[in-house]
Amino acid sequence: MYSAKEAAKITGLSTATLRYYEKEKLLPPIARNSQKYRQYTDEDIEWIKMIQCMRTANIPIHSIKEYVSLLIQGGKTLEQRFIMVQNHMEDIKKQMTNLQNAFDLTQKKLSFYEKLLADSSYKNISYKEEWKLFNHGEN
Amino acid sequence: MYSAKEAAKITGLSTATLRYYEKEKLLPPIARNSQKYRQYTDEDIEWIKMIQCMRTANIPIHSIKEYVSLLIQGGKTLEQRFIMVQNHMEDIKKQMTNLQNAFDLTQKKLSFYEKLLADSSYKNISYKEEWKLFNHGEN
DNA sequence: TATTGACTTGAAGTGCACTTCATAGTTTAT
DNA sequence: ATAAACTATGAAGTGCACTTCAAGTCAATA
Repeated sequence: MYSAKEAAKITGLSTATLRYYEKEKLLPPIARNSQKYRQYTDEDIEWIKMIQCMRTANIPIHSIKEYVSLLIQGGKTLEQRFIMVQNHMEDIKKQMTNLQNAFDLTQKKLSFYEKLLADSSYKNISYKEEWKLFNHGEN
Repeated sequence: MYSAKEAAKITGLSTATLRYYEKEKLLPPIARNSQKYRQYTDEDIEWIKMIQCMRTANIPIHSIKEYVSLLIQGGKTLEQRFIMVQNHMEDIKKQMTNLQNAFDLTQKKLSFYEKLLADSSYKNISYKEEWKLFNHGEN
């Protein structure tokens, strides 16, 4: 059992975010002690980590909420959830492709800059010349 | 030379976003015709595509703005820009790792769901049982 | 006994990246 | 000549994901 502060420390989220997630029903209701303080279980912590993973995959709060709502309804929603997760997967793949493209361009830019930095004759190049060189040169 | 609408169509951004980017100085001032209408050149389009690429890598507007400001100042800012791009690269790599983790978990979830769907004895499983099975089972 | 500190709540506030709105000017088609 | 189609501007609005605030409860400590 973990206090709000401990759960926050373990997950790296703020206590406010944890409460927000609970209010938005991304988490099941968290157990309370006699003072009405939240007591996070290990399973809650695992659940939170799943939510975090979904968030780092940029799945919006409302989708996570929908998924969690189905999850809590148990086995009869398995098929619906399967389809949702398939869609999430498609989305993640798209993001990976986009990031890969950004990676490639950034790599290209880095080696371009290295080349220019190695040659002092470029140190006063105008941005328009540089831009042409970058776009039309065979880097 | 492309009109606002054409530039929007080519890039997939809205004309409003294009104006917003120009106002925020992510783009150099776009040339105008006699009617004060914007006339985007091929180089402008390329520039916009670079911005888009940075945005899909989740580089915030203010960082792009800073980078563009240095770019426009020409060759004397090469070193500063080199460092900026290196930092962007680090950030992109971090995002790729996170996405990869989300991908792996999603994959695991998909095969877990496939297994449950194939066995009708799971069709009334409670979410707590399912959750334990997912977290402790060797999938 | 009073204050400190961890927690509670609902409500309001924040920052980002656009998006929409209200108003107006210019050219082309009916 | 009037409407449709495109553009312009600044200002206000939107949606998302939190974050901060104000006010209060409770238990332990100085």
